[in-house]
Amino acid sequence: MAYSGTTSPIAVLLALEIGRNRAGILLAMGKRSGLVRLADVAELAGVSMKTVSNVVNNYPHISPQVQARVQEAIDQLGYRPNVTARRLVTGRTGMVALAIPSVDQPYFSEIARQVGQEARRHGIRVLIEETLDSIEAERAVLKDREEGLVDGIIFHPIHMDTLEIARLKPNAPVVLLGESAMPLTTDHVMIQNVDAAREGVELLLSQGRRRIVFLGTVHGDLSGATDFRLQGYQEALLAAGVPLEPELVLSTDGFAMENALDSITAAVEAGLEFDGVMCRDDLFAVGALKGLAGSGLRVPGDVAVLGWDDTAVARYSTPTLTSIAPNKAEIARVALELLRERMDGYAGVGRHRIVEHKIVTRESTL
Amino acid sequence: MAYSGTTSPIAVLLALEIGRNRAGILLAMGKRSGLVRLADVAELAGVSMKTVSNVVNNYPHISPQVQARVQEAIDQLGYRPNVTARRLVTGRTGMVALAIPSVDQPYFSEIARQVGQEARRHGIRVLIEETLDSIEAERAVLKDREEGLVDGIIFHPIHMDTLEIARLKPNAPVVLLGESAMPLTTDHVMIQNVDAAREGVELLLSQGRRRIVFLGTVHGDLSGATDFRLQGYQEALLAAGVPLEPELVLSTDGFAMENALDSITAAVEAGLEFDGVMCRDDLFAVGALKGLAGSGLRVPGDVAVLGWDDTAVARYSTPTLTSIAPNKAEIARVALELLRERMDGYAGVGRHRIVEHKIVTRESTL
DNA sequence: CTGAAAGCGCTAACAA
DNA sequence: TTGTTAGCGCTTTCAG
Repeated sequence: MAYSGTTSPIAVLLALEIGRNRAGILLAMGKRSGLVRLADVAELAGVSMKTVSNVVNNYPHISPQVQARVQEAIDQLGYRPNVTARRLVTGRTGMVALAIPSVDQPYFSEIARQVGQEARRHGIRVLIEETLDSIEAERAVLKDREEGLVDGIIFHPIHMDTLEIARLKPNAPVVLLGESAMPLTTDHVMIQNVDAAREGVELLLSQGRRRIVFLGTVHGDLSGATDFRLQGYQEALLAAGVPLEPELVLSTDGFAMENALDSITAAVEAGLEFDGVMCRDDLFAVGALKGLAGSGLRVPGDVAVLGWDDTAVARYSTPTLTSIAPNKAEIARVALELLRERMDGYAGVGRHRIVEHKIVTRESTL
Repeated sequence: MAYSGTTSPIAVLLALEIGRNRAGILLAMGKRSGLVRLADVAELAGVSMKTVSNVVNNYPHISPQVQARVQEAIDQLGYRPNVTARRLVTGRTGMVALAIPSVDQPYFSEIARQVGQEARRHGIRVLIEETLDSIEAERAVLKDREEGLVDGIIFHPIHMDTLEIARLKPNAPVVLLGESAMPLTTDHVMIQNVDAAREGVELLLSQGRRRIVFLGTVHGDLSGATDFRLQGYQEALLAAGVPLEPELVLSTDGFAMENALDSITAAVEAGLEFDGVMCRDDLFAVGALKGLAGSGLRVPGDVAVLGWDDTAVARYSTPTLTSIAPNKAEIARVALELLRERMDGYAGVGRHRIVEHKIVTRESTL
């Protein structure tokens, strides 16, 4: 029987046996079973830990033979690098937190999807943290965070304001989303809300609509988002010479679709006349659609309805919704870009980035 | 100036100064700034690391004085425990992975929300992993996982089948969700799909409907979910003495709402007559609603439509959708319960748990 | 290009 | 009740 090279038949048999029974060799090596370590691989391959580490991390300058021998040992033992140990020594977790009110609100679930996709591209994992309408949960995002959980935080606050966020000194880089808070010291990504609202109202005005409802301000909501949108609404009307009428600005008792439904229904019943509705988000727009249908008003025949966020529900609703569409993929991309720069050591002042938006026209404003 | 106890005025001044300037003391202690360690706290408090660790972890049997002194040092230095180091030594991460197709599909985002809520109750964090319609991504959930990333996995597969999952030997406990795969060796949580489908069809039958469409089988989808539901559909019809008609079982080209819309529209145009539609999920039901409206059929007047999953879109649609409602909170609770038992060492055979469901009646079947 | 040794920050035995 | 010591598994100097 002929064979070549340095591998003896006995070594081959041994290797086969090893391949067949990992637990066996580990036990034979005197290790507790169930965990293969770098040292185990090194021992089996007959090299140092450093060399195995080099192979695992694809370092250059490794001789092909050694590389192959180490890889074989890795495969035979079923070795998986332990991320925890690696993190402890490198000080990096490879994870970022995405703090949003809730994963099951359409806008946020779509943002989460985009951030996840963009992060994957950079080999980063995303830990979603839900703040669930609680200001305490929002504070916990920046304060008292355990050390070493994530390398950075993308945070869409709802309740915390600019000043409070500016005061806190989180121990990880932060990028802010949304319009609730925008301290000068922190990176921030948003769309031009004033412009977007103005353009939306201009669309309705261009269709000859003159009595346009803003739906709406939420009772108890102090965030900046509504202010910006209301300002754009106002600018568009004034520019068109349409007098502002405070009673056209409706308010609701909450952020749910049903709150918008109740609000618009009450307005119609109170005798308010209007031919357009600009909504703070798609859910409110769906509520408006339902309220109007319930009141016997046709959309877009009698009243045009404009949504905001261009979430999937804009396609699901009947009629489908025209909606202000922030470029969510771009929001995710820019946010992660800023965050990665911070994680890489950038320590300058806050960058405030504006991401483009457009209006997606569907049935509700035809 | 009078003072009592062992604290000298100088020490007080020092403490004030320390409180004012963390970086200062750390630098004075010869540490690189920016990271406060357990040892730093121990040094400042004049106790051992063990004692500080005890305080941090709320161990019993600590004298109040020591406890207070340590806490003071912790506050002054702004100490945060390093989770990575803790994980390395305890071997536990306190995290579980939730592997789902996508966070922005209504059913899964709602499941994610429930799992997150339940996990929080146990001090566990959830790492969401999106498999995005890729069987490779699904395999990666169980295979080649880095060691020590999570303590357990809740996995809702779509493409992997029972056998493939049974063959894989993941290095962390797993609980399976959904109907695609259910190996005997793995814990599993689902609702009684056959029963639910039967009850849904029975509801339609009870309204005098006799020609009930099943919408639908998805081209290329080999998962068990459709089979179960189709079986329940069949059972209900046979029990009512309604002959099965294969042409009433529609198929679609994909899982999106638009696919269902196209399918039902084509069926109507082809002259198919029916008075009820049982859908594989709420999105398909929304598609059916739109297709029927587009074809001039009224819901529920001409045709009743039944959704599945009872997601938020069932409330948003027009008309609102009657839907099969799995108890999602209970699914999350049971899944985490099984997983926690596994993480605590349980190593028996797979437990298969059935969670209750009901039918939530809304406008589409009135 | 590869090896040996130090140590990341913490907890867990074991002592005292 | 508190202190001491020895690692957890890995990467990273620094030698060779």
